[in-house]
Amino acid sequence: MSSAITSPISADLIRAAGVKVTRGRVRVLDALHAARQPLCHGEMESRLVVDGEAAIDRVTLYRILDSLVACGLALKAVDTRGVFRFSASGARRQHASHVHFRCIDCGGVFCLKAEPPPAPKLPRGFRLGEVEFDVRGTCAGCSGSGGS
Amino acid sequence: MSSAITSPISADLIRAAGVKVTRGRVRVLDALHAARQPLCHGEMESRLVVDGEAAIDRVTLYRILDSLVACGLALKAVDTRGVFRFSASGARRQHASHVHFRCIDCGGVFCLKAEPPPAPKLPRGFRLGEVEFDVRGTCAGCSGSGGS
DNA sequence: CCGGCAAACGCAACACTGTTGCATTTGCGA
DNA sequence: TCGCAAATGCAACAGTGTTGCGTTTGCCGG
Repeated sequence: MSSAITSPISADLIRAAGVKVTRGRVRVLDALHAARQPLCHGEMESRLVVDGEAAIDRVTLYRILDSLVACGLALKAVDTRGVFRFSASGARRQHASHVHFRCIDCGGVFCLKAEPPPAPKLPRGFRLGEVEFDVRGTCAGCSGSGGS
Repeated sequence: MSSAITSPISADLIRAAGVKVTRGRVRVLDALHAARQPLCHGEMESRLVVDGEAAIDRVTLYRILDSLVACGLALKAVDTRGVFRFSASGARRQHASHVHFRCIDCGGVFCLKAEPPPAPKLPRGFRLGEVEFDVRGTCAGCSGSGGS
Protein backbone atom coordinates (compact mmCIF):
# COMPACT_ATOMS: atom_id res chain seq x y z
CA MET A 1 0.00 0.00 0.00
CA SER A 2 1.04 3.57 -0.47
CA SER A 3 -0.17 4.63 2.97
CA ALA A 4 2.64 2.94 4.80
CA ILE A 5 3.07 5.88 7.09
CA THR A 6 -0.15 7.48 8.20
CA SER A 7 1.25 10.79 9.25
CA PRO A 8 4.72 12.01 8.26
CA ILE A 9 4.47 14.61 11.00
CA SER A 10 4.92 11.99 13.69
CA ALA A 11 7.95 10.60 11.89
CA ASP A 12 9.50 14.05 11.73
CA LEU A 13 8.87 14.66 15.40
CA ILE A 14 10.48 11.36 16.29
CA ARG A 15 13.48 12.00 14.09
CA ALA A 16 13.86 15.48 15.50
CA ALA A 17 13.82 14.01 19.00
CA GLY A 18 16.98 12.13 18.13
CA VAL A 19 15.72 8.56 18.22
CA LYS A 20 15.21 6.00 15.49
CA VAL A 21 12.09 6.27 13.40
CA THR A 22 10.27 2.96 13.48
CA ARG A 23 6.87 1.86 12.31
CA GLY A 24 5.74 1.22 15.87
CA ARG A 25 6.75 4.62 17.18
CA VAL A 26 5.04 6.41 14.33
CA ARG A 27 1.84 4.47 14.82
CA VAL A 28 1.82 5.04 18.57
CA LEU A 29 2.56 8.73 18.29
CA ASP A 30 -0.14 9.01 15.63
CA ALA A 31 -2.61 7.37 17.97
CA LEU A 32 -1.64 9.73 20.76
CA HIS A 33 -2.11 12.74 18.54
CA ALA A 34 -5.44 11.46 17.26
CA ALA A 35 -6.76 10.88 20.78
CA ARG A 36 -8.49 13.77 22.48
CA GLN A 37 -7.83 12.41 25.93
CA PRO A 38 -5.02 10.46 27.59
CA LEU A 39 -5.02 6.78 26.69
CA CYS A 40 -4.15 3.86 28.91
CA HIS A 41 -2.18 0.90 27.64
CA GLY A 42 -5.23 -1.18 26.82
CA GLU A 43 -6.98 1.55 24.86
CA MET A 44 -3.80 2.14 22.94
CA GLU A 45 -3.53 -1.53 22.04
CA SER A 46 -7.06 -1.73 20.67
CA ARG A 47 -6.60 1.38 18.58
CA LEU A 48 -3.48 -0.02 17.04
CA VAL A 49 -5.26 -3.23 16.16
CA VAL A 50 -8.11 -1.63 14.24
CA ASP A 51 -5.38 0.22 12.47
CA GLY A 52 -5.48 -2.69 10.04
CA GLU A 53 -1.92 -3.75 10.65
CA ALA A 54 -0.41 -6.35 12.92
CA ALA A 55 -0.83 -5.59 16.60
CA ILE A 56 2.17 -4.26 18.45
CA ASP A 57 3.61 -6.47 21.14
CA ARG A 58 2.50 -5.56 24.63
CA VAL A 59 6.02 -5.13 25.94
CA THR A 60 7.13 -3.23 22.85
CA LEU A 61 4.23 -0.86 23.32
CA TYR A 62 5.35 -0.18 26.88
CA ARG A 63 8.87 0.45 25.66
CA ILE A 64 7.72 2.69 22.82
CA LEU A 65 5.65 4.73 25.24
CA ASP A 66 8.56 4.97 27.64
CA SER A 67 10.88 6.08 24.87
CA LEU A 68 8.40 8.72 23.72
CA VAL A 69 8.11 9.98 27.29
CA ALA A 70 11.91 9.91 27.67
CA CYS A 71 12.49 12.04 24.59
CA GLY A 72 9.73 14.44 25.52
CA LEU A 73 7.16 13.52 22.88
CA ALA A 74 4.65 12.06 25.31
CA LEU A 75 3.41 12.60 28.84
CA LYS A 76 2.73 9.92 31.43
CA ALA A 77 0.22 10.25 34.24
CA VAL A 78 -1.82 8.12 36.62
CA ASP A 79 -5.60 7.90 36.56
CA THR A 80 -7.93 7.43 39.53
CA ARG A 81 -7.66 3.65 39.32
CA GLY A 82 -3.88 3.65 39.43
CA VAL A 83 -3.39 3.00 35.73
CA PHE A 84 -0.87 4.93 33.65
CA ARG A 85 -2.22 7.08 30.86
CA PHE A 86 -0.26 8.67 28.05
CA SER A 87 -0.83 11.74 25.94
CA ALA A 88 1.06 13.49 23.18
CA SER A 89 3.18 16.24 24.67
CA GLY A 90 1.98 18.64 22.02
CA ALA A 91 -1.05 18.85 24.25
CA ARG A 92 1.14 20.05 27.07
CA ARG A 93 0.65 23.70 26.27
CA GLN A 94 -3.07 23.18 26.56
CA HIS A 95 -2.67 21.35 29.81
CA ALA A 96 -1.02 24.38 31.33
CA SER A 97 -4.12 26.46 30.78
CA HIS A 98 -6.94 24.31 31.96
CA VAL A 99 -8.20 21.79 34.49
CA HIS A 100 -8.73 18.05 34.35
CA PHE A 101 -11.77 16.04 35.26
CA ARG A 102 -11.01 12.47 36.28
CA CYS A 103 -13.75 9.87 36.27
CA ILE A 104 -13.55 7.70 39.38
CA ASP A 105 -15.46 5.00 37.56
CA CYS A 106 -13.82 4.45 34.14
CA GLY A 107 -10.62 6.35 34.88
CA GLY A 108 -11.10 8.61 31.89
CA VAL A 109 -9.59 12.08 31.81
CA PHE A 110 -11.43 15.06 30.37
CA CYS A 111 -10.47 18.67 29.95
CA LEU A 112 -12.42 21.53 31.47
CA LYS A 113 -12.32 25.17 30.58
CA ALA A 114 -11.00 26.76 33.71
CA GLU A 115 -7.89 28.51 34.85
CA PRO A 116 -5.72 26.58 37.27
CA PRO A 117 -4.58 28.57 40.29
CA PRO A 118 -0.91 29.41 40.84
CA ALA A 119 1.39 27.04 42.74
CA PRO A 120 1.72 27.62 46.47
CA LYS A 121 5.01 27.99 48.28
CA LEU A 122 6.85 24.77 49.10
CA PRO A 123 8.79 23.81 52.24
CA ARG A 124 12.60 23.83 52.08
CA GLY A 125 14.10 21.00 50.06
CA PHE A 126 10.95 20.41 48.04
CA ARG A 127 11.31 20.89 44.32
CA LEU A 128 8.35 21.89 42.22
CA GLY A 129 7.58 19.69 39.25
CA GLU A 130 4.17 20.60 37.98
CA VAL A 131 0.85 21.67 39.35
CA GLU A 132 -2.44 20.04 38.57
CA PHE A 133 -5.93 20.95 39.57
CA ASP A 134 -7.95 17.77 39.47
CA VAL A 135 -11.68 17.53 39.71
CA ARG A 136 -12.94 14.04 40.39
CA GLY A 137 -16.37 12.59 39.94
CA THR A 138 -18.37 10.57 37.46
CA CYS A 139 -18.28 11.36 33.76
CA ALA A 140 -21.40 11.65 31.60
CA GLY A 141 -21.01 8.14 30.20
CA CYS A 142 -20.56 6.34 33.52
CA SER A 143 -23.08 8.59 35.21
CA GLY A 144 -25.78 7.64 32.74
CA SER A 145 -25.17 3.91 32.52
CA GLY A 146 -24.15 2.83 35.99
CA GLY A 147 -25.12 5.79 38.08
CA SER A 148 -28.00 5.42 40.55
CA MET B 1 -0.58 -8.30 78.30
CA SER B 2 -2.78 -5.51 79.47
CA SER B 3 -2.26 -3.42 76.34
CA ALA B 4 -4.40 -5.63 74.16
CA ILE B 5 -5.99 -2.62 72.53
CA THR B 6 -3.64 0.24 71.87
CA SER B 7 -6.22 2.92 71.51
CA PRO B 8 -9.82 2.56 72.64
CA ILE B 9 -10.67 5.55 70.48
CA SER B 10 -10.28 3.53 67.30
CA ALA B 11 -12.49 0.81 68.70
CA ASP B 12 -15.17 3.35 69.51
CA LEU B 13 -15.00 4.84 66.05
CA ILE B 14 -15.34 1.43 64.48
CA ARG B 15 -18.25 0.48 66.72
CA ALA B 16 -19.95 3.78 66.00
CA ALA B 17 -19.56 3.14 62.29
CA GLY B 18 -21.76 0.10 62.68
CA VAL B 19 -19.29 -2.66 61.91
CA LYS B 20 -17.72 -5.32 64.06
CA VAL B 21 -14.82 -4.34 66.26
CA THR B 22 -11.95 -6.67 65.54
CA ARG B 23 -8.32 -6.68 66.54
CA GLY B 24 -7.23 -6.14 62.97
CA ARG B 25 -9.45 -3.16 62.35
CA VAL B 26 -8.38 -1.46 65.53
CA ARG B 27 -4.71 -1.97 64.73
CA VAL B 28 -5.10 -0.71 61.18
CA LEU B 29 -7.13 2.33 62.17
CA ASP B 30 -4.59 3.05 64.90
CA ALA B 31 -1.81 2.92 62.34
CA LEU B 32 -3.71 5.26 60.06
CA HIS B 33 -4.26 7.73 62.85
CA ALA B 34 -0.64 7.53 63.93
CA ALA B 35 0.60 8.20 60.41
CA ARG B 36 1.04 11.81 59.38
CA GLN B 37 0.72 11.01 55.70
CA PRO B 38 -1.23 8.50 53.62
CA LEU B 39 0.19 4.97 53.77
CA CYS B 40 0.34 2.42 50.99
CA HIS B 41 -0.33 -1.23 51.59
CA GLY B 42 3.33 -2.15 52.05
CA GLU B 43 4.02 0.60 54.55
CA MET B 44 0.95 -0.42 56.46
CA GLU B 45 2.09 -4.02 56.61
CA SER B 46 5.52 -3.18 58.00
CA ARG B 47 4.04 -0.94 60.66
CA LEU B 48 1.73 -3.67 61.81
CA VAL B 49 4.61 -6.11 62.07
CA VAL B 50 6.78 -3.96 64.34
CA ASP B 51 3.64 -3.66 66.38
CA GLY B 52 4.92 -6.75 68.17
CA GLU B 53 1.98 -8.89 67.26
CA ALA B 54 1.41 -11.35 64.49
CA ALA B 55 1.33 -9.81 61.04
CA ILE B 56 -2.04 -9.34 59.43
CA ASP B 57 -2.69 -11.35 56.30
CA ARG B 58 -2.18 -9.41 53.09
CA VAL B 59 -5.68 -10.06 51.83
CA THR B 60 -7.23 -9.36 55.19
CA LEU B 61 -5.44 -6.05 55.30
CA TYR B 62 -6.91 -5.13 51.93
CA ARG B 63 -10.35 -6.10 53.15
CA ILE B 64 -9.95 -4.21 56.41
CA LEU B 65 -8.89 -1.12 54.51
CA ASP B 66 -11.81 -1.50 52.13
CA SER B 67 -14.23 -1.88 55.00
CA LEU B 68 -12.83 1.20 56.71
CA VAL B 69 -13.23 3.14 53.49
CA ALA B 70 -16.74 1.77 52.98
CA CYS B 71 -17.89 2.89 56.43
CA GLY B 72 -16.25 6.28 56.06
CA LEU B 73 -13.41 5.88 58.53
CA ALA B 74 -10.65 5.93 55.92
CA LEU B 75 -9.89 7.56 52.59
CA LYS B 76 -8.40 5.88 49.56
CA ALA B 77 -6.33 7.66 46.92
CA VAL B 78 -3.76 6.94 44.24
CA ASP B 79 -0.17 8.16 44.37
CA THR B 80 2.02 9.22 41.43
CA ARG B 81 3.20 5.64 40.89
CA GLY B 82 -0.28 4.25 40.66
CA VAL B 83 -0.36 2.73 44.14
CA PHE B 84 -3.31 3.13 46.48
CA ARG B 85 -2.73 5.04 49.68
CA PHE B 86 -5.00 5.20 52.69
CA SER B 87 -5.49 7.78 55.39
CA ALA B 88 -7.74 8.13 58.41
CA SER B 89 -10.80 10.13 57.45
CA GLY B 90 -10.49 12.16 60.62
CA ALA B 91 -7.98 14.02 58.52
CA ARG B 92 -10.66 14.74 55.98
CA ARG B 93 -11.59 18.04 57.47
CA GLN B 94 -7.99 19.11 57.08
CA HIS B 95 -7.88 17.87 53.52
CA ALA B 96 -10.68 20.19 52.57
CA SER B 97 -8.63 23.20 53.54
CA HIS B 98 -5.23 22.58 52.06
CA VAL B 99 -3.22 21.30 49.15
CA HIS B 100 -1.23 18.13 48.58
CA PHE B 101 2.31 17.70 47.41
CA ARG B 102 2.97 14.37 45.71
CA CYS B 103 6.52 13.14 45.30
CA ILE B 104 7.05 11.73 41.82
CA ASP B 105 9.99 9.73 43.16
CA CYS B 106 8.85 7.91 46.33
CA GLY B 107 5.12 8.47 45.87
CA GLY B 108 4.80 10.11 49.27
CA VAL B 109 2.05 12.62 49.96
CA PHE B 110 2.61 15.75 52.03
CA CYS B 111 0.31 18.52 53.09
CA LEU B 112 0.88 22.16 52.20
CA LYS B 113 -0.66 25.20 53.78
CA ALA B 114 -2.66 26.73 50.99
CA GLU B 115 -6.26 27.22 50.10
CA PRO B 116 -7.61 25.13 47.25
CA PRO B 117 -9.60 27.06 44.66
CA PRO B 118 -13.33 26.46 44.14
CA ALA B 119 -14.54 23.84 41.67
CA PRO B 120 -15.22 24.97 38.11
CA LYS B 121 -18.44 24.31 36.24
CA LEU B 122 -18.85 20.87 34.72
CA PRO B 123 -20.35 19.83 31.39
CA ARG B 124 -23.82 18.30 31.36
CA GLY B 125 -23.97 14.79 32.71
CA PHE B 126 -20.80 15.11 34.73
CA ARG B 127 -21.20 14.65 38.45
CA LEU B 128 -18.83 16.33 40.85
CA GLY B 129 -17.14 14.12 43.41
CA GLU B 130 -14.32 16.02 44.98
CA VAL B 131 -11.75 18.56 44.02
CA GLU B 132 -8.05 18.24 44.61
CA PHE B 133 -5.24 20.63 43.96
CA ASP B 134 -2.10 18.55 43.51
CA VAL B 135 1.40 19.86 43.35
CA ARG B 136 3.89 17.35 42.02
CA GLY B 137 7.65 17.33 42.30
CA THR B 138 10.42 15.87 44.40
CA CYS B 139 10.20 15.83 48.20
CA ALA B 140 13.04 16.95 50.45
CA GLY B 141 14.20 13.40 51.11
CA CYS B 142 14.33 12.23 47.50
CA SER B 143 15.62 15.58 46.37
CA GLY B 144 18.63 15.34 48.64
CA SER B 145 19.55 11.71 48.06
CA GLY B 146 18.84 11.06 44.40
CA GLY B 147 18.48 14.53 43.01
CA SER B 148 21.17 15.75 40.59
C1' DC C 1 24.34 -0.80 -3.20
C1' DC C 2 26.17 -3.52 0.61
C1' DG C 3 27.89 -4.61 5.36
C1' DG C 4 27.81 -3.86 10.20
C1' DC C 5 26.48 -2.23 14.59
C1' DA C 6 23.58 -0.47 18.02
C1' DA C 7 18.93 0.30 18.86
C1' DA C 8 14.46 -1.56 18.69
C1' DC C 9 11.50 -5.52 18.55
C1' DG C 10 9.07 -9.91 19.98
C1' DC C 11 8.65 -13.61 23.01
C1' DA C 12 8.81 -15.70 27.53
C1' DA C 13 8.97 -15.34 32.08
C1' DC C 14 8.78 -12.68 36.18
C1' DA C 15 7.31 -9.05 39.85
C1' DC C 16 4.08 -6.21 42.16
C1' DT C 17 -0.48 -4.75 43.41
C1' DG C 18 -4.90 -5.94 44.12
C1' DT C 19 -9.01 -9.49 43.89
C1' DT C 20 -11.91 -13.78 44.35
C1' DG C 21 -13.30 -18.37 46.41
C1' DC C 22 -13.80 -21.03 50.21
C1' DA C 23 -13.18 -23.22 54.60
C1' DT C 24 -12.35 -21.79 59.44
C1' DT C 25 -12.55 -18.60 63.24
C1' DT C 26 -14.56 -14.94 65.92
C1' DG C 27 -17.47 -10.96 67.41
C1' DC C 28 -21.59 -10.30 69.39
C1' DG C 29 -26.40 -10.71 70.15
C1' DA C 30 -30.05 -14.02 71.73
C1' DT D 1 -23.63 -20.73 76.48
C1' DC D 2 -25.24 -21.18 71.64
C1' DG D 3 -25.55 -19.79 66.96
C1' DC D 4 -25.13 -17.09 63.00
C1' DA D 5 -23.32 -13.70 60.15
C1' DA D 6 -19.24 -11.23 59.54
C1' DA D 7 -14.40 -11.37 59.49
C1' DT D 8 -10.16 -13.89 58.83
C1' DG D 9 -6.48 -16.75 56.61
C1' DC D 10 -4.88 -19.42 52.89
C1' DA D 11 -4.52 -20.42 48.04
C1' DA D 12 -5.05 -19.26 43.64
C1' DC D 13 -6.00 -15.90 40.21
C1' DA D 14 -6.06 -11.35 37.47
C1' DG D 15 -4.30 -6.90 35.67
C1' DT D 16 -0.51 -3.91 34.97
C1' DG D 17 4.06 -3.18 34.31
C1' DT D 18 9.17 -4.95 34.02
C1' DT D 19 13.40 -7.75 32.88
C1' DG D 20 16.27 -10.98 30.03
C1' DC D 21 17.61 -12.44 25.81
C1' DG D 22 17.87 -13.79 21.11
C1' DT D 23 16.37 -11.85 16.56
C1' DT D 24 15.25 -8.10 13.45
C1' DT D 25 15.78 -3.53 11.63
C1' DG D 26 16.90 1.47 11.22
C1' DC D 27 20.56 3.91 9.78
C1' DC D 28 25.38 5.12 9.08
C1' DG D 29 29.74 4.35 6.76
C1' DG D 30 32.14 2.27 3.08
